Amino acid sequence: MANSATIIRKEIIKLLYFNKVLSISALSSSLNKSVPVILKIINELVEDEVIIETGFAPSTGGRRAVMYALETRLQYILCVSMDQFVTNIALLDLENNVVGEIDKLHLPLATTENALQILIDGIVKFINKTDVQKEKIIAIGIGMPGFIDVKKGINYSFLQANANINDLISEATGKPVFIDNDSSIIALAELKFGGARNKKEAMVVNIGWGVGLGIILNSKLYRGQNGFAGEFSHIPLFSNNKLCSCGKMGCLETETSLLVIIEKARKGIQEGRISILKNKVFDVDLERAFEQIVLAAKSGDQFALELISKAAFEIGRGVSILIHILNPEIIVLSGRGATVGNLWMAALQQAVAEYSIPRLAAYTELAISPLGQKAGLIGAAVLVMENLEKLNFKKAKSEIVAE
Amino acid sequence: MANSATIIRKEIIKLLYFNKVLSISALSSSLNKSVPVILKIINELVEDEVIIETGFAPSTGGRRAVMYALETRLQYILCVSMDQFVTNIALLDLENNVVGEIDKLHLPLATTENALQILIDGIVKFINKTDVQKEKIIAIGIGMPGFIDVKKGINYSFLQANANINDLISEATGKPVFIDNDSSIIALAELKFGGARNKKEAMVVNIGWGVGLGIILNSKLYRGQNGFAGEFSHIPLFSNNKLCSCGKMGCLETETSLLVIIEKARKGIQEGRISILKNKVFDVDLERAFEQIVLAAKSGDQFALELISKAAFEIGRGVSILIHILNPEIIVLSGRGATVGNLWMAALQQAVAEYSIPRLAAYTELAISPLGQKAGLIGAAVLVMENLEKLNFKKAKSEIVAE
DNA sequence: GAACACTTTATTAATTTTTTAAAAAAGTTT
DNA sequence: AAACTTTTTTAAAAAATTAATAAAGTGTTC
Repeated sequence: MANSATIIRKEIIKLLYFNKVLSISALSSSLNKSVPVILKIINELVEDEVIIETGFAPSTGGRRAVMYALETRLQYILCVSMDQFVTNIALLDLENNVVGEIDKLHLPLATTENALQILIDGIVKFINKTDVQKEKIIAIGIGMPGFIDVKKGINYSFLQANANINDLISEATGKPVFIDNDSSIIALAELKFGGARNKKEAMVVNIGWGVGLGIILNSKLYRGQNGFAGEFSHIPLFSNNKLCSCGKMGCLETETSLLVIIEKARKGIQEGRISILKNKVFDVDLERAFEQIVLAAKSGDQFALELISKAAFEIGRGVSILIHILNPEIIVLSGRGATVGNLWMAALQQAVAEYSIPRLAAYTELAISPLGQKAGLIGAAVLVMENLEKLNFKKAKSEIVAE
Repeated sequence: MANSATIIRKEIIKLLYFNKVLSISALSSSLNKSVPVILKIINELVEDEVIIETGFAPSTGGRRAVMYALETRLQYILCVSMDQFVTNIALLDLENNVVGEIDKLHLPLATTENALQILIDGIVKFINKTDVQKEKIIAIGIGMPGFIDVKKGINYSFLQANANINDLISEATGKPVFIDNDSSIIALAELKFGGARNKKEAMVVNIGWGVGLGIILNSKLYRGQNGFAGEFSHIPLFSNNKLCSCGKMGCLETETSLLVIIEKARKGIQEGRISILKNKVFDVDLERAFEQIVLAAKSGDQFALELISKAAFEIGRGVSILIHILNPEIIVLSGRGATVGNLWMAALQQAVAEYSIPRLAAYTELAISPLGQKAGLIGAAVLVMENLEKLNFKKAKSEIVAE
């Protein structure tokens, strides 16, 4: 039953997840509910061992507040972070710590026939292998590339199935499943735990095999009419006559993605560019290839630096469009590419300065994700916690059961 | 005092303004309040003569509901719609009917030293002239071009003043004043009474002397961090090396605004293009000049058609960026240019088709504003009604007093 | 360095508000 | 005419807020 107390209870759990520790009066003002109401529910939650007292807050000039936190080791979230080539599976506790090992699946989505089945098998195997009791896993969150209809559970780009993806995975695992676009999920992670924390309007650029965008507006993930918002990769920005994978010409992606950088590196070397990349092989492992370019750039290799700077500059042009249209507080660089964000920053700033009205650009901060590679996993956990109202948190004492 | 009943009272007034007539149970479900709560406040409002019964709703299989509407002739809103050259002042009742005459001021903002004083004088003169009792005017809403900080009451682009614009006008008139960017205001009008009615996500393109954009997200006007969102005019889209008024190169505005079209017409004729525009004079009255181009296009003049189509196509490229980033339900063409929207439509559709991923574009409708020139005035009224909570609606019997 | 004034939080009691439930009123459909 | 709908009104029950009080600190003054 979705009565008021149940709703508030879940909102309290959410707030504690996102804020670690909170006092009753802080919860009261966050939720716009009176102290007695919160008090009553907090007492129930302590009784049920879902939350614990963690001591007192430092005094602000009066009686010190008792602080509460989630009993983090009582429940876990299975997080799956996919990109076009690699899929990571991990178990996170409610403090976003990875529990046990991360499983890495090589799963090229575009070329693997039965990708969905492989994914399901991987998840099932992971659950069977983990030391954590199966019942303690409350749900599964998955971030994946592609056009995703969250409500219908369909990925129009990859993982073709003739049924709801969520349902299929849910049936195989017995857990509730939530999926969303990888860039959206990274934006969620940045919003709640990363560079966009406490920001109302933020653009999270996911520099990966494509260039994704997660849009935060009004402190919430913005999805658009069909959940397709943030298709940054394919805005028409160039007159380069390069055919994009989407079938159009001149998309942002044709000049900026990591795949393009690797391709340009290969071509440049073929054409005799001087670079320490010369003797490296780029065909086999794309993850490896990008690492090598980053390594070269870090060690000052001009060619590698040029490749990255050029891509960053063009992304900057795209970013200045975002600044003009949405007037955000911050742009956060995240995703695989941003793990070496400082390599991108200078050229990006330069492009923003060149292509933006100063009054606008002055108010928008540029930042690099503090989450690094973990953003995808944390985002998957956030996705689950955002959907807490759809889960059925039972009494507790390790008895959190999801239906 | 902002107690609950007062808030609900104002929300009911708002809903009746936006929806004309509503029943108690409709209000109950819209506001998520129980029927007895609404009933009580409705009875007070009828008692105070702020609203009236308008009869019964058609039966839906049971007892017919009593419908209520605002007593529209009891209060009026002074609406001011400005563009870079022309300012319109009018009085609107609560059904958005223009009461009396519309005052038209020729007020070129960029070149008039004391523009703000002229505006204030114009408003004061209008109030003194009108037949409606001064006390019945509850507030003034103004839409104006420029970078506007709504909270601080500053227009960074025009109407320079060393004080809060709202306060200055308010002091001169004794009325509360609300200002906002012209494109934002047009979007408000479209959202509540025009092409974006009942839409969650809509982009309202204001085709005027520049190309403005009002963004509707989640059925609300989106303003961004500083209220500068929607700077569509100046996104970097061309490599045309044309210097824009903003100081940058290649802005959308350099190829698409009505001013550019007029300029191109003049140039083309000078260069000997064959057109019925040949003998027209374009220097004096810009409103007139655009009208002539429209007239020529309507009568099939190839040159005029080409000018408009080209601009529309480039706007379409900008629009497809909006579609990719924000995945809206609808794009509404509004503003001065859209009064002949069908002239733009074909080329715009073509550009959207060419530059957008089909799956995305398929979900976004393109439409022309049904409001025409009135959008600016209606938007100003909507702005006032959206800020109703800041007004002090007293008991009534023609005694609505604003503080 | 204790007493007093002042803050902030926690708990309980009283009041107010809101919702739910019940019943009446007004229609429609079979 | 009976059975069913939907709205309106009134009464009863539930919930939430406000207010009052207690508890636990900080800071200031003499």
